[in-house]
Amino acid sequence: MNLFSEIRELVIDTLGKMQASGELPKGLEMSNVAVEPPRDSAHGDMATNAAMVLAKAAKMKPRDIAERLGELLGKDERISKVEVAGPGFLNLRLSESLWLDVVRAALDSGIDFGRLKIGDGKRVNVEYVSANPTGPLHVGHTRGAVFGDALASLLDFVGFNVTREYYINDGGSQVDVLARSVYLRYLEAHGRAVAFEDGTYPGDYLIDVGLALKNKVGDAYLEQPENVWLADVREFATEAMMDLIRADLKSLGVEMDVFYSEKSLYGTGRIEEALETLEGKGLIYEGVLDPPKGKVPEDWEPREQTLFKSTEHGDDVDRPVKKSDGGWTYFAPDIAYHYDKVSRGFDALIDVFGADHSGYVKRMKAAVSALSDGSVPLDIKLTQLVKLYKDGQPFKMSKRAGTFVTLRDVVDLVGPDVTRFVMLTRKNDAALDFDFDKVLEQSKENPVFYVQYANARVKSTMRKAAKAGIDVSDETLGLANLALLTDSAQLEVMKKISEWPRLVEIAGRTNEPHRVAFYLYELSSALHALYNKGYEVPSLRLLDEADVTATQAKIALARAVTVVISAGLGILGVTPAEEMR
RNA sequence: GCACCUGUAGCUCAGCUGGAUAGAGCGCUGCCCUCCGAAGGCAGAGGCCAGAGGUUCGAAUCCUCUCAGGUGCGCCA
Repeated sequence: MNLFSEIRELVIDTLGKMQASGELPKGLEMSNVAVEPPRDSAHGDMATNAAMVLAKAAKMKPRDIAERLGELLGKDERISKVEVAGPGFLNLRLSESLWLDVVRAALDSGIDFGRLKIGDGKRVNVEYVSANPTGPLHVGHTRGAVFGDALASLLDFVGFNVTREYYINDGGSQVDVLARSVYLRYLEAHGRAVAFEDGTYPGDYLIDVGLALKNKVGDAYLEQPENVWLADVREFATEAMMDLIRADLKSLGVEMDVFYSEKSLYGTGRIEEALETLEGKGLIYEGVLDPPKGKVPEDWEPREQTLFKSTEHGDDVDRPVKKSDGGWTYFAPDIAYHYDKVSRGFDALIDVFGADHSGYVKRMKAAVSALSDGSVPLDIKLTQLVKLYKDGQPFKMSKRAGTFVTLRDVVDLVGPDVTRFVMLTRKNDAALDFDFDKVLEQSKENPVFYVQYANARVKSTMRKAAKAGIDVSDETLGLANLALLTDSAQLEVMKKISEWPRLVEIAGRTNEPHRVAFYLYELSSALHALYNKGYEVPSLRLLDEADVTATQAKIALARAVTVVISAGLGILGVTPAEEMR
């Protein structure tokens, strides 16, 4: 149940009645009418801007509308107090039983509390990671993986039918480079001395692959020209890299539904088909692009290429789909891939890219817009850089030396839960500092710890209560007499819990899972405050063996908090802690 | 040169897709353990929301311009 939308419905209904009785003109636009928590809780539990939004169109004074609206709202049993404030705000105080209902609802629905249906079962494809299959995933990929995965879970939670997808870039020249690199390791495995020149991958992770290749083909590829072994080694190496990447993802708890191969688009007419579709819309032509303004590359010279008229769909310049030698650019299979996603019947597409791909956002959106005639929205979320720190010092890494920090390094060091939570404590489009020491710190400065601590505190108390012979099973707590909870700190916790469905809705609409992480921190804070108040006010302590009824009511509230924490952490892909060590 | 992202307390960051006196953590000042996990909590000080215009009942939020930082910019994916 979402209290806010419930009350908003009441407001809209009431406004409708005022229209029916002639107190308000008909045909007013209601979509801007909002019911929100006021910033200052002294203003009440909820506030609506209805009077101010409607005043102009109704040609009435906002305060007059507010007065009358308030009068009618006050008749509803859910509203205990109404107050017109400021320019025409209507502040509402809710009956306390409503908060109790929310707690009960949380206890009843458990981890599904807050689950919504706004997605209406629509099919959404979330594509993320999609790293080149040329090596292990590094930290940058980690953020994309965590973000994409949490976003997918969030969308599932709000009622979409979600497909998690990885696009394997196995069609370009970088997999040839990979194959040659593996071939060198293969030679090495045969005891040959090799040199890794520029244009090959020197990383240690290929040593095993070279060995495995030796075990598979023996000396069959020794002293052989490239055309004999390249295709086979490429396939062998790509498969090995995808195994590596799948294992990396698994260590983070990420599991894809679909791995889609770029290579599978070649030689099957798929690319041609996609481009013909664009051509049929008159969006493909032969032409010469203008040189970039300002800094012109030294070797720039005009060339005729096959171009996609992406400017028709919001791009800044038209984009090449064929190189001057007639081969496809990377963009062509990308178009075909997105065409395929559209053809598979998805209602909406989401791509998660690293920030270094920001230049492709417009052209990709243009392509999808053109291919689907604007019927399938594509949202592209960019994840910014992760800067690593250790002991407060930047952590250097060098891809050239093959010493970059991998996803596995991070997960091995701090664990998947911490990695995931920390990566989600920042907006996706803001850069993130990741300090190996701070994220493991056990203090409130560390949000992961703080939230886990709140959960563990409650769980610990529940264990203690059970030991004392008090029934704290979910069945019993569901029947607890919540009306006993009247302290302000307890009410604060209830209000925070009641915000959860609304928060989920906002996060889901904006595709911003980080909001969940911040909310969980606030919820935990309310719980900690209540817990600590027990030091000064003994009656607020969760556990009182002399008063079982009160204990069950207090623990029911605390339990509701852990339910929401579990639901939230579930979206983020983090395991709630039962105890701290 | 152009495009995208960012600019909020001394520091690190939230800020509900336009609402009332702009929030949190760290740091600083003072409190709270005979008591459920103090690994916490309470209170206080600290702001020209980068700057200038505009839109309207109302702007950190939307629009325009300027400044600063990051990223990217035809035969690499």
